[in-house]
Amino acid sequence: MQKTLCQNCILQSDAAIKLIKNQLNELTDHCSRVEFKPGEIIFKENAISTNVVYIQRGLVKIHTDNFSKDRILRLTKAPSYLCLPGVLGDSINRFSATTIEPTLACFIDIHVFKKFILENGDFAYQIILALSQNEIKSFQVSLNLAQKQANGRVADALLYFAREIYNSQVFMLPFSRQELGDWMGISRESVSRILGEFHSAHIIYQNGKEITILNEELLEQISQKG
DNA sequence: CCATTAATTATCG
DNA sequence: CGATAATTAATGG
Repeated sequence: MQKTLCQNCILQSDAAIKLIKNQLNELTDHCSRVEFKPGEIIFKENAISTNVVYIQRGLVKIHTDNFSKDRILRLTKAPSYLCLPGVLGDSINRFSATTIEPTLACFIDIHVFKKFILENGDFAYQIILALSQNEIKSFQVSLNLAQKQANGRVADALLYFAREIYNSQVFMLPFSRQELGDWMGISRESVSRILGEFHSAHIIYQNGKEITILNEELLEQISQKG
């Protein structure tokens, strides 16, 4: 295991920055980091987890195939922590995590992590903050899915990639149409059809997985109207 | 309005 | 070239 690792990458995490020096050393001793290629599984649902996973760099999807179809619950962009709800509760992962871009992940021993929460209020506060934000986002996602129709959901997905992930009107979709459908809760055929319609209406330019947003304002309207 | 089915076409390895 | 993904059209809930 590499030493002095955690001190070096610490700036990326609001929570870890609150750790004091000897806690950082302890973190280094109980943490390993792993490179993932796109499409690799970080962990699977129903597995017992003894780690908290910290995503240092990359993009990950949280999904479940508990139902007959795969459902993508959310994407999470570095930096962020995974597994917290499971690991702090019954230690069983409720969901799977799979990378969709090259990802660097740190596996942190759960006992050390719990100790930090008990010892260090600033650290604990940062973790609670992150969990709270996640919960609010989950509510928003639920509401959107409940109220919007398919073209609104696809518009949402495109705006999400453009704004939250790539900060660009031009980007390569990291998803197949199937995955987009799994994410927004619609069929892959509908995704194809709606992207085709957006293309014809010159709202986007589409060439395979290459997407250019031509009329963000209109996309926004479609997203709002549902 | 959209899922499903089915048939066709494009793309990947 | 065979397998997989994407597109398109038709049908029905």
